[in-house]
Amino acid sequence: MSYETDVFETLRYRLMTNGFGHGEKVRAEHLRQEFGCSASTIREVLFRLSTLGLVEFREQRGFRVPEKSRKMLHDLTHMRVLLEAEGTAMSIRQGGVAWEARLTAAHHQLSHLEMRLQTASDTDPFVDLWFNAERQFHETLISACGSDVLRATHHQIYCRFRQQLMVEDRQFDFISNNIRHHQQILDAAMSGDEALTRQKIHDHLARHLLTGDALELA
Amino acid sequence: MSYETDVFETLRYRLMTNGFGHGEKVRAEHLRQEFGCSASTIREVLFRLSTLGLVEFREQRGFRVPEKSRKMLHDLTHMRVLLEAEGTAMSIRQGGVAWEARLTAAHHQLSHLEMRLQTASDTDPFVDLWFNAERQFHETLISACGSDVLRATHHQIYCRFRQQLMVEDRQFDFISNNIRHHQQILDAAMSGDEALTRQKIHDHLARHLLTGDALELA
DNA sequence: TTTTCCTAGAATTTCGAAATTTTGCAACTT
DNA sequence: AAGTTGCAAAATTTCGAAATTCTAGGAAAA
Repeated sequence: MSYETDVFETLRYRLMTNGFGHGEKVRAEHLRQEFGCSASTIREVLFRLSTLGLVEFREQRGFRVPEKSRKMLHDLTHMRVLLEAEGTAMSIRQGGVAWEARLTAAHHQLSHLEMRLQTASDTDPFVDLWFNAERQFHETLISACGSDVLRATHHQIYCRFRQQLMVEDRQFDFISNNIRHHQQILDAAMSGDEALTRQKIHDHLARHLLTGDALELA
Repeated sequence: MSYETDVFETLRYRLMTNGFGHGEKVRAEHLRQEFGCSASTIREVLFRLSTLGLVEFREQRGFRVPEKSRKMLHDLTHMRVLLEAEGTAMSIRQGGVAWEARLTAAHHQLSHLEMRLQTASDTDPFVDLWFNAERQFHETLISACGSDVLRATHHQIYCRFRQQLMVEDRQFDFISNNIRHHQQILDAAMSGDEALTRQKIHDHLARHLLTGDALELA
């Protein structure tokens, strides 16, 4: 693994998990010092991240973290629903027992964490664990879809979705709803009911969607 | 527009339109000479293209054009159908008269070219024109969907789809079917029938999809 | 007071070359 | 003949600095 790949992964993770504020400028010069490498290396990495939409590039004005916007979160959510619903339906058709086992395992892990979160007084130590378990569950849903293109596209969208949420969603006041949602998705998937599974995936993410007037104005 | 952006666009276009062979190595050093710039500039551009999937990057082994594969074309086509069907349905709901006008115009232009292609003895002068008109038509379909994320994602997938086709699809022996398909998509869209439009978009692209055993083995 | 202009400092873009790694090819061994 | 080893050429990766462009803030003008 080259140093550049290292920097890329480090920055990608940081951009997805609160390491920068929305709209903040990402100064190549500062990062160069922090990582102790040359300007070109940082620049390459930032360009790659901009192709993924995790930072925005403007000619002669460097890179900055995208602003948070209700509309952007809506669009990303809509795309997640589209990709996850389709990918999961394909997994149901083609995944077989191996996929069902993986999905059950991923749900068990997530469910365990969510239970503990409900009773924990300090949620901080769980934040990273929960984010990873949630991602793992949703990736497992589509893991047997058979299309690398779909999986890679979903991954891109998911990163930007996470980035849009960042801070505010860390209070976990939504957790009891989430537990129910995840359970319903699992049940629907295991029963082999494609239409129901699609519906449950939509319901789970619906709180990030705009409706009616709010969407018109966005 | 910076020089780098120039190089990026030039190479992206070349990768989509036959400028390199499948699996061919893309030598940064050669491109550096051709474009008369430094190695870093080329490297940055190739990294950005790799994030889009138009070239593959392997540690210490440079960049190469992805191999052509029936399975990859299938996956990309499947994604196109998913995105275009959804985007067009959204356009039907939200696009209004302005969208219908744009779509009619795009279809007219494409249709005109396709007619001439049918009777032309030498199709070469039309190749670029037709590719652009076809892209324009499909982009117009989703142009009123209201989601930048969907449009950008579709654009990425479309570029890779084009790249997979490259050479062989330039004989235009499929053109009379295509004329019918495009007309049917237009008619369905203008009639406001979402389900029918989705179906026609699927049918149009179906010749690139694998079925049954071929898919299992891929 | 508000606006415009200017300048010093900071950030960016691009470059060319040094350091490292791979690759092609010939000589050598089995 | 087939496979291995070693060397030279070519390609890649990383660097540090020069050239260019932006930005903030004070001075001058309206």
